[in-house]
Amino acid sequence: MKYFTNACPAPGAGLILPRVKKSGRIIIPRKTIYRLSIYLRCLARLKENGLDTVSSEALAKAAGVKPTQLRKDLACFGTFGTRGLGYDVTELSSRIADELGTSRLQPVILVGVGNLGLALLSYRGFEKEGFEIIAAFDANPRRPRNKQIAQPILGMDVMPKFIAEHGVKMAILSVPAPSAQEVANHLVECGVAGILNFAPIVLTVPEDVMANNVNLAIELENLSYFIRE
Amino acid sequence: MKYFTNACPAPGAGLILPRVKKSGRIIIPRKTIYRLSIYLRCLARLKENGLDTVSSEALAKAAGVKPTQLRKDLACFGTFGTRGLGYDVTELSSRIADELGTSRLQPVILVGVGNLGLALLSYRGFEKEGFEIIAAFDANPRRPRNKQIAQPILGMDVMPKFIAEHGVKMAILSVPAPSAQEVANHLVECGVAGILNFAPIVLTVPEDVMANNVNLAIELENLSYFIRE
DNA sequence: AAGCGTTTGTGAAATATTTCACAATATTTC
DNA sequence: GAAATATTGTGAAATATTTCACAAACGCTT
Ligand SMILES: NC(=O)c1ccc[n+]([C@@H]2O[C@H](COP(=O)([O-])OP(=O)(O)OC[C@H]3O[C@@H](n4cnc5c(N)ncnc54)[C@H](O)[C@@H]3O)[C@@H](O)[C@H]2O)c1
Ligand SMILES: NC(=O)c1ccc[n+]([C@@H]2O[C@H](COP(=O)([O-])OP(=O)(O)OC[C@H]3O[C@@H](n4cnc5c(N)ncnc54)[C@H](O)[C@@H]3O)[C@@H](O)[C@H]2O)c1
Repeated sequence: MKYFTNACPAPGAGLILPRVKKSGRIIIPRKTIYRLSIYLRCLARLKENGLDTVSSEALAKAAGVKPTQLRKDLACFGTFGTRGLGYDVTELSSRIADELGTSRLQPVILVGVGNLGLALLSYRGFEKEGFEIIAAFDANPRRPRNKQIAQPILGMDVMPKFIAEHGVKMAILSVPAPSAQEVANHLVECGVAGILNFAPIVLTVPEDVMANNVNLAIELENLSYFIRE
Repeated sequence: MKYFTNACPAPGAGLILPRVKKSGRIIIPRKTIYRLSIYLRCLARLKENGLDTVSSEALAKAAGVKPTQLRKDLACFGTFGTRGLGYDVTELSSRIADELGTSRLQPVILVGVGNLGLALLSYRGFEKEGFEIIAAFDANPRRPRNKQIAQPILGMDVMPKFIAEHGVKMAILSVPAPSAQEVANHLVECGVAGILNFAPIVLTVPEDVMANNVNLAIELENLSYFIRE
């Protein structure tokens, strides 16, 4: 059977508003940003396997895109390949990480320590991707039994101070849908600029704040369309 | 402060391969499919508020898109508005649900009952979106203490029989990354045609199978790009 | 039942993204 | 060190998506 990569490498993000950042630099399309994240993960795997250099063809294949697309994506923010040879794996990784802003560990907080929030809190996979959930907040903060959670679980009252003191710019929002907009507003007031939202509603945030929604029901629904003959 | 909807309504899906389904019908772009899911949720909210009809302008605003885009999206699979009046909320909902294949409750299984899998299993929000997780499977099946889980948690050996008997077509995959591809292959052999994958790898599946990836690290990374000035 | 105000549906234009094609430039081989 | 080989970077073409602009169609009012 012929196998090929028939998947959306970055799933949740089904619908992308055409908002891009212009900051002196060239504008990078939103879809390119997502692909850069994928390239970064492929490069990490290559590095683990001891590869020093990689061609656009090989990397593109690993990422499930065409080589020209990869090169166009990279062209958005520089030229760092060697013709005839390819790209230096380490250098390309670090340039992409710089561009994405993940070259240093980012502090993240989580709000809403319920079923989902607890699973995310205890997940040890974010650190090696450049993120660390440094604290969690809940309207009703309780330490769960039978769980080793490294982070403090705090009340909402201390959140503003904590965000200010730790320079937190990103938050994961896993509160029930009816509270989500209210909590999001609060986060924004405290200075959070990026929110990863799991509540099944469309958040409204100011222009200079970015909210990404992960809506699992929509992902399932999307699948259900494509599986019908 | 001027607030507006600065969010990706369907998050995880950052990168969308241009694969579309042609089945006699008109081809519907993948992005349109995602938006249809959003429209469906907005319509549900309108119905709760007692609205009978809605104009493309009002619905588009709720969904965070332009009215012309909404109308173009709907035009992909029919014409059911009334000029001068708008759309019948109930009728439009049911036509979209038909198109997406969620007009009947879909049985879904979950594989990998760990931290994340358990949170998903105990989540009661999927039913009203048209999905029901009817069983879970794990290489090491254990009933969790302190948790009411309605679904059976079964061993991998009984999975093929279960899938065949219940006509399962969709699966949620929440096993560790190193096992994900192997389990996915197994699911495909059993007849599963749609996989929602949480493991941070790009799955390779046959052409007639769809895999959507939810990669939270990529979502965070995406945010981290946009929050830098 | 005719006129008015609305709102849809859609071809055409505008915009964005992807792919192509190839010159430019490096490495490797002999 | 020159020729052969490989691979990048990029303008231009192709494709896809979004937006515009407006005719057509409906409900409502009188
Ligand atoms: N659990 C899942 O698998 C799952 C799947 C998809 C979507 N979601 C969504 O994720 C969100 C969380 O789901 P969950 O199952 O963890 O819910 P949950 O009810 O288990 O947990 C919600 C937590 O948020 C806290 N909370 C409520 N209001 C708050 C407020 N105003 N400020 C701070 N904290 C508050 C509660 O105390 C609770 O601990 C929901 O919006 C849900 O729809 C969950
Ligand atoms: N927990 C999170 O918050 C989180 C966040 C992002 C991504 N993820 C990803 O989701 C996946 C699950 O995460 P988790 O934290 O729940 O992991 P986990 O280790 O808690 O659970 C994994 C479960 O899968 C089972 N399993 C392992 N191999 C299997 C196999 N071959 N067949 C069947 N079952 C098998 C294990 O018995 C275990 O119960 C991982 O790929 C992880 O990277 C998790």
